Amino acid sequence: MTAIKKTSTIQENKQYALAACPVTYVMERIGGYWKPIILYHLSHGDRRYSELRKAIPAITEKMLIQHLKQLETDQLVIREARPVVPPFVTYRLTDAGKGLLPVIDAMATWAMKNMEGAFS
Amino acid sequence: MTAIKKTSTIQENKQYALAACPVTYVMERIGGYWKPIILYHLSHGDRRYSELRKAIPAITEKMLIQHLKQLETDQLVIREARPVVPPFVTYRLTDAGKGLLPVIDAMATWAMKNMEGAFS
DNA sequence: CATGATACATACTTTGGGGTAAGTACTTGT
DNA sequence: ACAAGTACTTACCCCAAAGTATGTATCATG
Repeated sequence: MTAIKKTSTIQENKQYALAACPVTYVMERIGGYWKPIILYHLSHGDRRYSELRKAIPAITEKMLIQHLKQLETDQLVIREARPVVPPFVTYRLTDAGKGLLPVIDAMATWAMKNMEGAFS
Repeated sequence: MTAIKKTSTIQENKQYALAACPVTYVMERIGGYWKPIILYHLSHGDRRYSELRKAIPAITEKMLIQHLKQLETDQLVIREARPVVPPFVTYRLTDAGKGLLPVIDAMATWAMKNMEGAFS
């Protein structure tokens, strides 16, 4: 069959989408199953790691930290660790993170309307 | 420790997220790399299949139809096929589909601000 | 001295979304 | 007769995201 692939189209597409589409830009940051949920829980104020775990029982610890780290490097949350004996770490939204809440609200509003059949 | 797994956590999580989180509900419909882009192109009016293909050169035909079909079954677009000799098929947004445009706008607005460093 | 709590880390496996490549049906143009 | 255009369909493959399971450091408490 002799492969003809020149370069990775996947990466090309990613670049294309990122450059051309702000929606993709947002998706890259809050896409995935857990990020919006985490953001939602942080919207009410700062939370400890263990509080988040209890608030979102279905998430695994690996996913929780992984996403928290990504949100941190994306400048959407701030991690604050106090150097105490049993670790005490809190997470809270940055201004950019808070700026996403209207987006989430808009989505929630549409979802409610749609689920109620407002459009059908 | 003797495993404790009861049933497929993946499906449970999906159910949990869908029930508890309207954002996930939205993501299920407009998530993925291409759906928002397709929606964007349809926001300006109805488009033929081949017009969409030309407007989004990076997408493959398989992805384009696959997503169009999904959008159709999700009641976000309407497919109209005229029974003519060279096929003539147009797609356009439903009211629910149009209802998503504010969401996309909110995302775009945030993305612009964030990319310009308005939050840093 | 071993258990529990806290906040992680990490090796391994699975799954499904997305990509590649090729084929179909029907008709017009040359 | 055969290529070209339209709107798909299908078989196959790959990789990254998500999940499973287990380990780590520190100290308090029974």
